[in-house]
Amino acid sequence: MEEKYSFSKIEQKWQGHWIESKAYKTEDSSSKPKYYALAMFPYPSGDLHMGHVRNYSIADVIARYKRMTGFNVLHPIGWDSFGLPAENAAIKHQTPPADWTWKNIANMRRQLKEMGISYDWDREMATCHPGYYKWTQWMFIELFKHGLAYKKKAAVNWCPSCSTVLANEQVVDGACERCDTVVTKKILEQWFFKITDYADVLLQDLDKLPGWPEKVKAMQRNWIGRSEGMEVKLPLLDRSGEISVYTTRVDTLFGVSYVVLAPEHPLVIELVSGTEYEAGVLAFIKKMQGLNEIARTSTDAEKEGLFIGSYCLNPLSGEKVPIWIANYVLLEYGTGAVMGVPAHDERDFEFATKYSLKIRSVIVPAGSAADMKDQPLKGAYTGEGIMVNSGSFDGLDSNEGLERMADEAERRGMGQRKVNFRLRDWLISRQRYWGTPIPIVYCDSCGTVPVPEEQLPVVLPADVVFKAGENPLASSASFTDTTCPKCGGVARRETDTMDTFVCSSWYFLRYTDPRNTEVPFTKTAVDQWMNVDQYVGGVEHAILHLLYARFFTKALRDMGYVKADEPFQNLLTQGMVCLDGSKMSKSKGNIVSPEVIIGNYGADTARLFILFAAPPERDLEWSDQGVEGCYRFLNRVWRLVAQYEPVIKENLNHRSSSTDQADPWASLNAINKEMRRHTHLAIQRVTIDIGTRNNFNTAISTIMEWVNALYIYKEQPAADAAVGKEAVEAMLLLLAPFAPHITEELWLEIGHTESIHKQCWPEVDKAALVQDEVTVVLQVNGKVRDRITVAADISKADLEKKALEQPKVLEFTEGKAFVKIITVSGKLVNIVVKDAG
RNA sequence: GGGCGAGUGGCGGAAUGGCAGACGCGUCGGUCUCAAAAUCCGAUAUCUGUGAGGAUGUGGGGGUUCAAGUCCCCCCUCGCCCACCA
Repeated sequence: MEEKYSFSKIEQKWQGHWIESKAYKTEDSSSKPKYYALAMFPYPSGDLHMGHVRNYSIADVIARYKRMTGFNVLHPIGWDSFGLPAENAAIKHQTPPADWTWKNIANMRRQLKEMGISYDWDREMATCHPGYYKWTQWMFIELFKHGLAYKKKAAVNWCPSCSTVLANEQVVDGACERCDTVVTKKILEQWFFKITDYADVLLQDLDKLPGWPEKVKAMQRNWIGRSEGMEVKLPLLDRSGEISVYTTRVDTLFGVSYVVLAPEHPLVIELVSGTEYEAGVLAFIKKMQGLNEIARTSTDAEKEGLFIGSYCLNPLSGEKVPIWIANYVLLEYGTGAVMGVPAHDERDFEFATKYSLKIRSVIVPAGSAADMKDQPLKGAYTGEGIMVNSGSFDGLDSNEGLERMADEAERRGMGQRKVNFRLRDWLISRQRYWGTPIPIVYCDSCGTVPVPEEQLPVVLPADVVFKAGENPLASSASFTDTTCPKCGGVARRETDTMDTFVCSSWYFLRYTDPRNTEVPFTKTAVDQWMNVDQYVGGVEHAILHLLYARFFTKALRDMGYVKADEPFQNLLTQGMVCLDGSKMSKSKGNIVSPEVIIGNYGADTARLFILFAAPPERDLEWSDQGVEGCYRFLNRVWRLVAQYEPVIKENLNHRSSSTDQADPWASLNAINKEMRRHTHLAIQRVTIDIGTRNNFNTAISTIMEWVNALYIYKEQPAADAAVGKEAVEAMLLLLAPFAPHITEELWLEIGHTESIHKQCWPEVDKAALVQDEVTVVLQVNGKVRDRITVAADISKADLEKKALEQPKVLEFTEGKAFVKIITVSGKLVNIVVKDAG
């Protein structure tokens, strides 16, 4: 065995061998229980970054651990390979997006292989491959057939820089999440997925996911934004018709002093046309439309509004209510109209104060002075309380008043209870080339016709022209001109492609049956493997991808294609990899290249460091010196095993084969017993850290401590060969998921013939954990004053007696009055005293 | 404004309510060497003391408990998410 740890030679050797022998191929049929370990698949940007290294190292440790503990593991990889960067590269370098993408995939595949991740490479797939996107198109048509995909004209988010529309989820602070350009509104006819049909169940079923971080669930709840309230109808004065408003506080109905419509509300034009208000209102609307999303919706924006000359009636009080329009009311939410209750809503208060509108209290805090109801307010009171100025409802608790008013309004046909969601339907059309073509044909006589399954995939044409600001597919006549699948007449294809998030909403299902050309996946395969037992990825996908994937799974379940109703049983959201306190990023220039680290120290060191430096959910600060520390540790492991090699080879069959002996370890002396105890404690800790806590950092530190102990142990004259062999072998097995190459090499060097990764995870020998003597801490009034070593089975009384005899204890108890004594067996004695007198 | 996290040595971080700071980094000292690197060994929270020791200490303040980094209440700071959603 070589004295030096030649990581490069070892890693190349084993990576080649694992690939050739298909060492990590998933067994199709197995008597073992299944385990599906999945890391979020990467976008093929060209190079692996440290975030990838962290993501895939975490998932790989879990996959390898599960294999060793007897599971049939599915651990696949693929490429989320449609998307804008490929198209931008096409415009810039005049290379087809496909060429750029496949080149990047090849490079990143090589880099992944250099990390020694245990993927089943036979299941590799890419969303830009026709064999994959055929089924994305099939999904679209299934959703279309079930009324979950539809086209509508709507004001949509438009990114002028990307020349495409965006989903609400892709607009962050009014700007495009990809390029930060301020988004504008455009009225366009676009395809949507009806995710709102699933709003309630997507919300409720979050409770079925105890294995998800609370944070992510809270973000999804927040995003779905369920709100219980009521639509109230206010009849128009002196003309037919009514205004419907949405409110969560009907109990404040008597406090209404005006009604506000969104400027774009259709009723506005109707009410002002031909009146003296028309010109002013139209000018106001024009001004609002000229503002971008940020200026319109920011909380800091000054409230602005205009009386439009009409009135409506408060249905309960009968009062005359002026109708306004204002910038702070959103057309898309609720009914696009709200009732203004300045006394009990901060926005309304601000607005009413600015325009000198009436402010009337209708709720006062319980227990407040009786004349409170007529006092001028300094600000809105938004809490609950006692109802006042509210006719027959006066004196009621506002919660009860709310229910009674809602009942009465419903009884008298003035409104009805309503649940609203913040979640909007998912806009999936993109005016871009490098995506899955929407499989729809437009025919003058048959209208909108889905492409029949046997004609899928609708393949992306190669003869397109890439020009900034234009939809490339529209430039390809060979693509757009087609015949109607229904009547055979002249027809044109839809030229938009799908949002790439559609591709990633079902890829985890395809992995279960990735080469099937007849169906997206068989029911047998998908039901055998789903759900994903452990999903690993960045928290930036908490809303978009994870919500869409849940929606797809539920829709497919309802259509009968899958049994699972949630895709991801357990979710681990890893933290960012930072350098100098901020996330590594190309634009900031604070990047450490995985390839350089692997070149200098090897993949095992890179994996070990990234798992050791922080717990997985937390952000990780990169440290070159920390990497060296891990490299030193692996060298230490190498030398330790090298020194043990002859001993282990000599004793390969010693002890473990002597099954005739009742307890082969019975005659060990104290030092050897202690080493065995350390070994089995380490096995216990590492097993819990990987298996139930996902605390890889503490698992590694446990192994480090243990290696330190082994170094000391091996110098002991009384060291036992079998104890050393047991420890070294177990240590290699426990380290194997983290550092697969070095452990494989050492395992075979010490005389084994089968891969370490095919071995069983070591088991804890409970008997080895038992101690003859224990150290007990002695406290006086909770402060540690001494420690004593006693027999492990000492009685409570004997222990307390002994504790009270210790000189250090006496020093602190002398002359004090004894209060009580607390004993935690095997651990601690606390003597409580107080000053005498 | 609402929601969710987090705050522990010089640094990354450990601690089922029971010895705070494991493990790693860094630093200092030693071993080895002609020398350096590597290796190996030791020290390393703060104050105080020559020393054994003593006191203090997990963002701040209160509380529960024999015992609190950990549980409860209030506050401060930072991070993330949502936000004129009626």
